[in-house]
Amino acid sequence: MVGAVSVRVRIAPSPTGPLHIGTARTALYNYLFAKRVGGTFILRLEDTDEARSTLDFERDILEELHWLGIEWDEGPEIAGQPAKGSYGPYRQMQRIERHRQVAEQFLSEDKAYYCYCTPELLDADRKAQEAAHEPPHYVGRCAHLTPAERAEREAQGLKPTIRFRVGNGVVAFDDIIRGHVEISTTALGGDLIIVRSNGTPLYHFAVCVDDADMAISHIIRGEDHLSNTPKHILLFRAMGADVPQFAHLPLILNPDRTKMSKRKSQTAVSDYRTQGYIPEAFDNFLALLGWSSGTEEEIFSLAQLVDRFSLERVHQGGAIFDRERLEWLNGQWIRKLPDDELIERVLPFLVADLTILESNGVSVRMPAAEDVRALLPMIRERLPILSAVGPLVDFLFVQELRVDPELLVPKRWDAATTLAALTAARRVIANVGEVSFEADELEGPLRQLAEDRGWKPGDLFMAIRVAVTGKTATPPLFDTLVALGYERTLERLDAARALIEAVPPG
RNA sequence: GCCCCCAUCGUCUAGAGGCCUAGGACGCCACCCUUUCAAGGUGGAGAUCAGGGGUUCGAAUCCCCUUGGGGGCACCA
Repeated sequence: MVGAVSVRVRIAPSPTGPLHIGTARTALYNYLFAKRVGGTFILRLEDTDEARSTLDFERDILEELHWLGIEWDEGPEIAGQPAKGSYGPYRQMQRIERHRQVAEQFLSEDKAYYCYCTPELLDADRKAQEAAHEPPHYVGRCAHLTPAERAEREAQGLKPTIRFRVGNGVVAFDDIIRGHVEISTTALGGDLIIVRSNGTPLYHFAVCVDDADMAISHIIRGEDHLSNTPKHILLFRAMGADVPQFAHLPLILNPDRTKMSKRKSQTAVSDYRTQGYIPEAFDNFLALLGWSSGTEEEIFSLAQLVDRFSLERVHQGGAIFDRERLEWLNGQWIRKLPDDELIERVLPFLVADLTILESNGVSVRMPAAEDVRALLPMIRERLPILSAVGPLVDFLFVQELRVDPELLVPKRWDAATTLAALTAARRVIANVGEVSFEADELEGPLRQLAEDRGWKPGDLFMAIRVAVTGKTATPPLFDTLVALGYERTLERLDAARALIEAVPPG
């Protein structure tokens, strides 16, 4: 690859909200790129927005990145764990002195100047420009103040911002994904504020200082920053720093093709986790949103992605977040999980489901890992998401099953037939006995019963199914009966018969 | 308004001038398997490659224009 220059990339989330899908995808691509070429992946926390940053959001971001398997080589101290890496600090709040220092230097080199324009004045400028159909820009009122003029404004008590001179000309760069891009400085909105009147740095400035200090070699980020890139390049140049390579990723879109937003889509990674999506599938899905291997394979583990990823194969067009596809991938990955893994991951979802039933007054037995292990063959193919486990098998853990009498009678049958069938089935099952109570032992006699009586096996089985589960869609019946156990199967059959008898035949 | 980016089935995409009467996957439909639900298998519908001009013997692929979509233009990040 490059050889002399080591690859250093970063993800710089700001803890003003939970980890966003878009940030996760950007993090993943940075991670994959770094790991692919043996580079360094850095986490930097942009926590300068004190009003909106919270520790909870920070924790969410860190936890979800970890959940996705995206581990950083360098990053800040966290919960007692020391910082990693020698380019720190990795929290922007702790870098403010450095930002101020660079701003001072810009001032001394006349690359920046103090601006005393008030927000009200700037607002009026913008309004006037809008009325004149001009693009909004800073008019340069304070660009060349004399010392006397400055002193006068200081005397009025005006607190200045610091503005960076963008100059005239065209800024060009070669984006790894977009190719050659040229933007005129006139499109930048005039000299930009890099330090607020309260002394804190602004985003565009802080990022560039930090990226330069951390020797970031490649900036891989969302396309929404493409238009801002010239500002950053100018800032890098002004610092005398190497300008990194840029790679602008296509946006992840809402179904209406606008930039994915909380308003129109579910954007928090943690929400997907709590709904039972698994990280293997999520990484796979995220990777495929904007990148493809060029082969017809599409199931990739994180390690396989590291192996195949390249920025050159990232697309240019935005991609709609397609939940159906994510769900399909999730099912694929759930089917691939080793038994112990699946048990460990699915158990909490089952417990959560039963806890809800319990809080609604249903008496339940809480399952243990071994309970789930026995159910694995019957649920594995039926879980698009982990949270689907409850509806699938919760009836096994409730003490008193409530059955809807309407469901009890198969479509082609009447109540009398159903009652007769359940009575006969009970007898057949009782005859099989507790010792031989296994799927293979049950199927033959019950099929025989259907044949003897001229019933379709499906109808008989459906009547039994509803009687013992309360549902019309369940895992295979005989496995279900075995999971339920001899005693409870008979009890539920009896309860169902009683229920039919209590309801007027119709 | 100005600047920038983008444009192949509903969706994610393959495609880097002839292999394309455009391939795969999700979703959808049908059939098979089948006790229900899944999973799996087979098949099908679905894109005149946004439109129009070029370049070329030949264009989804290169160029231009148009249209459409998106993003950016803050003392937000």
